[in-house]
Amino acid sequence: MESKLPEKPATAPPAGGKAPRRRAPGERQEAILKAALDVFSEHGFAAARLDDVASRAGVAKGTLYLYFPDKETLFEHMLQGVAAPALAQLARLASADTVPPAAAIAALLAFFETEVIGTPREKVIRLIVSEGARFPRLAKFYYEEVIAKGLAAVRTIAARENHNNFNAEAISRFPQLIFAPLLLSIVWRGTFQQFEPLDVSALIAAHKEILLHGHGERNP
Amino acid sequence: MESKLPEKPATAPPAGGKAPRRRAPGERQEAILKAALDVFSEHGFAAARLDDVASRAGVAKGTLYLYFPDKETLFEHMLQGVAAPALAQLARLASADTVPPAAAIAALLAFFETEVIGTPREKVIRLIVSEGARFPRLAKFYYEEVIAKGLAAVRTIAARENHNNFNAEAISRFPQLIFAPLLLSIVWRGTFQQFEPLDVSALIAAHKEILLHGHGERNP
Amino acid sequence: MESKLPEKPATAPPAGGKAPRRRAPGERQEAILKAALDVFSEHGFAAARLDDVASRAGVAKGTLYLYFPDKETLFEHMLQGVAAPALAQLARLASADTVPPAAAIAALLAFFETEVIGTPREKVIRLIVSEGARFPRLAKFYYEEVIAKGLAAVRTIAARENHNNFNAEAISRFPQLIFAPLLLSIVWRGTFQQFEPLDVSALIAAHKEILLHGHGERNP
Amino acid sequence: MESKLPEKPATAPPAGGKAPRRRAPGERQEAILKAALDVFSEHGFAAARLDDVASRAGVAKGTLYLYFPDKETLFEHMLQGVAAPALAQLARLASADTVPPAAAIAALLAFFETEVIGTPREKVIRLIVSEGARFPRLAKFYYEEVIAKGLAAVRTIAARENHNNFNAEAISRFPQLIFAPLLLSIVWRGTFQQFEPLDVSALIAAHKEILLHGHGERNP
DNA sequence: CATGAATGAGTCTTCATTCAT
DNA sequence: TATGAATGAAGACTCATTCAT
Repeated sequence: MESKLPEKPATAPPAGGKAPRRRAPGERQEAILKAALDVFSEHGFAAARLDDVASRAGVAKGTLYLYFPDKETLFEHMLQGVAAPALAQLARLASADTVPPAAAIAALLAFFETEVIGTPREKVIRLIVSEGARFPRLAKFYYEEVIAKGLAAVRTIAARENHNNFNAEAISRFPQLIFAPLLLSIVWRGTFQQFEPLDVSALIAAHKEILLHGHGERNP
Repeated sequence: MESKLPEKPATAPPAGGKAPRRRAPGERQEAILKAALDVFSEHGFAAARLDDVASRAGVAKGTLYLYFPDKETLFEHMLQGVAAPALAQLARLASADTVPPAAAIAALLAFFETEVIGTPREKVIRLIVSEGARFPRLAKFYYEEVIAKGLAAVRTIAARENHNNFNAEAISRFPQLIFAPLLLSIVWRGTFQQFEPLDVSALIAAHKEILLHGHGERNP
Repeated sequence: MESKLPEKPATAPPAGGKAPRRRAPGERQEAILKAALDVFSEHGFAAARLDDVASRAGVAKGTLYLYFPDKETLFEHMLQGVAAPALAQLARLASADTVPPAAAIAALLAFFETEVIGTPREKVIRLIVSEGARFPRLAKFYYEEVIAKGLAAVRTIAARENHNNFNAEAISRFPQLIFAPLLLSIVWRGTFQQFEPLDVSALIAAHKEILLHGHGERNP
Repeated sequence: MESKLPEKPATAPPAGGKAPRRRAPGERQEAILKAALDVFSEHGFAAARLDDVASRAGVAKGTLYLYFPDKETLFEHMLQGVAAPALAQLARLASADTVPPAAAIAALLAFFETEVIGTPREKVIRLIVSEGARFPRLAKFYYEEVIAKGLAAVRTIAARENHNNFNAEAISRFPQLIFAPLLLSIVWRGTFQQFEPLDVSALIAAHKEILLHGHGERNP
């Protein structure tokens, strides 16, 4: 599992900051992508400067072009790269046939809480939300690889619900409703956090309460 | 005695104003703001060109600067201008003391469905979501004038709930949960609509079902 | 004599700053020229804004064009206007046949000290020095109307010198040498005054001492 | 697995660098400064176009910004750069203790005649005179590094004068008087040269005659 | 005569992209 | 591979000039 990128690559950098340490192949690409995520997140696609990406990645500007043909491609590949590793997990969450539906939903929300909020993936989602409209290929990729799969997973879960522990039928029609508070959390944290901090954990708990209206357990 | 200098050898004038169509006062400002909303929505703040705003508003580039000192100010004023008219209505929705809470919530959602989706306000919210992080003044304005008031309104409504028709307590703690599907609708329509159109009406209906879990009436 | 323009025209302005007081004909032109001198002096020709000239003159921008066809012409006419009144005096100084040469030179220097330094004429000269190269018509006007006449006056004076109270022959060949310290004073005051104030009076006195090398009286 | 986005539909690249002729390091900076002096001299700071500077230097417009952050800084650095080399010589002229004062003054004037008039330094001085008032940092630099040192040098020379070959006392109080005709020469050549050419050599000779009033030798 | 809103050419500055080294 | 100096198209903003009122 590749998430939780360490702040610095494992190999300790030499003392002098200028020493042109030889890096493992792929390490540079990694550094570039990480820097790109930071810079694009901070300024948005159009206002981000490749100069900044390069210097934050510790490479020369021209080096970027050895890995990516242009700014747009760097942006899109970067956003794919971060998404890919999460997809497997997401799929696994949905496919556990034996887990009771309520618990499966809870697991989904917990996954979001721990594996998205506060991680690079949060920034990625924010960028999709901000820039997706201007990058149809990117939006398509996310729609197909993440969104559609996520929605399908929820539908699968809901389909297993035979009683009415929660409103499975409504959820089945609009699995988006499961994710809406998660999206809201990300947007809030990017926009209003400084005016009113949001306790995502508690919000998700409240979300579960409403979804399961007392039939499920309270979150710990 | 005003001794005459030899005549200046007539050089072509560097610039000059052509006859402008005089319009009603305020009409131009209106046109500029409308054009700005369109252009900023389409490209985002950084990538929007004031040239485009001007030509779409039917004015010269310089004219923009008669109304707004710079791009940023135009952007912020535009986004505040569109918000203002909605605030009164929002306030009214919350203050109707006699309306049953469930109906008040329903009215709020209906308001959103008819007065936001498909109107300029939808674009405005999308821009707040996309650019808010880079415009703290703007985010603050929206937080204080729109968000905080909206949340307070919901809390007021929830406080009137004495039975447990819906999970008033959870809503009271996180009124955001009422709005989350609305935010999702806006984001979805801006990003994934072309891949999977979203029936906002039906989504809101499902949202209500979950919120009221059968205690309220189904929407028609 | 028209120099020493009062800061405000004699007629007291009405209380409200906005009242469109009717002015004497020519008064507006006067105001514009005065404002132009200030603004051009402060910023130089290219960087001066006609907007500033207009507002400082208390007229609308378009009004400038009722009096002058363009910026350049305003500039040149303004610089002529201020020069003209001084020319008569300058001529008088030179033509007093009975005055001893040394005294005539002293009178010339005194004239400069009192009628140029600290008056609008100082600014005018500074503008000629700064911008003359870019305004050949202006330079020509000044050369013919002011410089040539001034030099001729000095030559006339020097020609009356029969003894050798001062080096009349050198002065006759280069009357500019009489004026050089005056030019220096103006340039200095415009450029270095804030770092080392220049006592123009004393400098002129020293200049006289050197010119007359002890044969003339010391200035008081 | 790095899932491939569909190929970006190749749009024309917005810009791109053509093969530059690699030159010796510093050569470009040199060329820019030289071009800047020409262009600023010709038009003054405000009216000078960086486009012209660039093309006269044989570089692209953007290249200017690799060397100087903005127009103003280019202007100031340029004017300081040209001054620096002359300062050493100036200092040497003043420190020759054995040279008789009259000869030292003569050497100073000769230096000006050959090392300033007709050289880039003449343009520099003209720019200081024209623009100094608008560039206090620049004026301060010139005052401290050139003017003050020049005046001090003359004072040092004058202090060595024990007889009264020339009016050492007046010169000591106002060393500016030594330089005034030099300033006048520069201003004249920039402004009136086309109407009446000035023989700077002869003017300086006359200046010396007056300063030394016959006690010194005539210039060759 | 006077106004000042409107115009649009012109200029500084930025930054994605290229390529000689 | 890697570099970073160089390029030049593009865009924000200014301001002399015009003209409907």
